[in-house]
Amino acid sequence: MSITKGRSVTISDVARTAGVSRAAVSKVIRNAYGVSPAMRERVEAAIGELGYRPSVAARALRGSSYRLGLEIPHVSARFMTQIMEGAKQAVAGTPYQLVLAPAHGPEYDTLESLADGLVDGIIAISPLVDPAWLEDLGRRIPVVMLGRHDHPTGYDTVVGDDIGGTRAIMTHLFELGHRRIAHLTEPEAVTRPGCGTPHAVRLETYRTVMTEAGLADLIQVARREDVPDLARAATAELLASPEPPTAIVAGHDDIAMGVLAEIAATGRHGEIAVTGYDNTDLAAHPLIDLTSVDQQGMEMGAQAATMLLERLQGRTEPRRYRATATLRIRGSSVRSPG
Amino acid sequence: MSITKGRSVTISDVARTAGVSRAAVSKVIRNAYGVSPAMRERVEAAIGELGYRPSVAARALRGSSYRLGLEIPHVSARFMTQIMEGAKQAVAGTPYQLVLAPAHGPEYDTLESLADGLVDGIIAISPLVDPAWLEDLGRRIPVVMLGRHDHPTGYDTVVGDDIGGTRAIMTHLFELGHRRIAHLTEPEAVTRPGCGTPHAVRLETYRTVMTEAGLADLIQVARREDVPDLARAATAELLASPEPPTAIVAGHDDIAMGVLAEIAATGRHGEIAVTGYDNTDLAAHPLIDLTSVDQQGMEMGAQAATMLLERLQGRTEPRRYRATATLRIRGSSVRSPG
DNA sequence: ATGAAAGCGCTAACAT
DNA sequence: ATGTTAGCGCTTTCAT
Repeated sequence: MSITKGRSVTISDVARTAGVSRAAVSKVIRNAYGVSPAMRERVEAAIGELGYRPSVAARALRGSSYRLGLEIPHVSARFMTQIMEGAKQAVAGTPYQLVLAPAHGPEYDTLESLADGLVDGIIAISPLVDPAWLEDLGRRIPVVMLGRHDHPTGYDTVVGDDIGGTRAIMTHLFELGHRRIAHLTEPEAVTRPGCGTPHAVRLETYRTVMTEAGLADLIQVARREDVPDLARAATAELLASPEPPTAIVAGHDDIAMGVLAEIAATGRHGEIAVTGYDNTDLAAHPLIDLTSVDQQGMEMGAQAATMLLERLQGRTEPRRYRATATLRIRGSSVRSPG
Repeated sequence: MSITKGRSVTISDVARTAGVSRAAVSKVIRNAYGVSPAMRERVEAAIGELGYRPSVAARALRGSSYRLGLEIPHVSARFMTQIMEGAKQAVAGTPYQLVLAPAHGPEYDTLESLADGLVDGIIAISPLVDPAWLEDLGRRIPVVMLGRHDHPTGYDTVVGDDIGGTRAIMTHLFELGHRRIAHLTEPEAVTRPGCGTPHAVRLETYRTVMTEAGLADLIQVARREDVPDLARAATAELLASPEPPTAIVAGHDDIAMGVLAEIAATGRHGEIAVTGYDNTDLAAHPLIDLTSVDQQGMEMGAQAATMLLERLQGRTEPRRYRATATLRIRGSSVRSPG
């Protein structure tokens, strides 16, 4: 908290003040081997007196920046805030600082710009980037990817149980008597069959389960950009169809909010079952009361950060963490009228 | 998108491949003066061929990192997402990259760590840091502060119209017949009279308006940490008091959500007027339908970023931007039963 | 218009 | 245990 005046103070200033070499100062600030208590004390005194703070740029150029980067596709998505919060907690208490990089447009750019020496390691949520490209990135810098169902060799993954979670939802809806169940999810780009994104897996699972239940001809899928109004519009369309669904399974809670909005706006609140995914704090709100799948977003973020720290400590074999999915049943999943 | 193999490629590699000096390459990538079209072409070809990306660390050490830092106290606060979104938009299309730094504990650390050479400029939302300290920070690096009502000389400010917004709310509630109006806001630390934070100003305004209306003895203020459950608990206490309020003015929408939750959970939805602040996307949701003040969060974030870019371009005299506040009346502000 | 050379502040051998 | 030295990759005078 000391107030620095004028030009910034460097390691040389500290060394001069303490009457030691710059290398000595460097060792002290890094807690490196071979520093006598006496020297440590003098150096620390000088650091305090001068208000010295090491330059990240200089450190990064030579070794590490002590910064961890978390790339996030949508800063406003409720699920992202869980991830950020979890990662923040996990990094607290380590010598590392977490920095978030909101992606604007293609994630390649954001990831590259993180890899350009700003951070020592990267956590990313980029369902669409090419696995080969990621393997290459992982060769240059430690990487942990969230929400990828592939099995990479050069980076770690943290993933939810999208099959289990979706199955739990469907079973629950069947038990409530629903047959005409529609699925509203993200755009084609992130839900293309086999592309391995969480939403693609949820969609596949929905289809599989419907087919298993002999309801293949009732499968109804709508894909929309994740904007509240578009989810509402899609819901309106679904409900206007000749045989409208009695239940709508939303890809995640934010989409579900749009679904609920449209249903409420047309005065039909409570008439159509709605489910979300991610169990964001909104879901538990009495006025929303949304049935959702808890996939432990905070825990996922925390695990990702922890795994990244492990890699920074030297681990090289890939690890994978799969979060559990637990259905939280609430009022939005009403019984089928039929 | 080219795939780099092995060791990272440096400016020297580019220079060698293009058959020019490193200085020449540097000039090309910075669009600096004195490069012949021919040379530019050869250099750019080499850059493309090699997939060269300048090291941020090296650039930062010598000049600028082309990174802008946005410090955020609470990543999950809905208002923050507006700010982030706005800043992101404003920075897009410039040569700068936005990085977010979530504060963990005292904001001084986060701000320092940003100033340690990671970024060329800082946008911060830190109501509590000492103005003198900020002035000093502003001397070392361009700074734009959000939500400070002071008039600094060494940095810019972006602030809302907290007086106008709060007055609008109060007037509205008076018109609905309310007299017993309580205010639920953030903890003492950020609402201490005269400390100049947005919430302190809103609180002061609330008190002033109540007093002006001759209702000084009905003033009722509750302060709570911004956690959903605590807002609920505070609401429960307010409603359990001998003369419970007929309206609750929440410091911002997230708090209002807690208030609404408690009221709904006790089956009294629609019986007590509730207002928020920030007009977050939730407020417009039919199931929430929360009267709130729109203070253009996105615009504030965008303005902050723009002002920071101006400073980077050389402006030194301080600027201030004050956003307008517009009351959005919705269903939650019910008429007083009295 | 182009290149040579001197650092920016730090870390990591390698001496001593 | 401590100090010396040589860069990390880039930008920036200053020559040419």
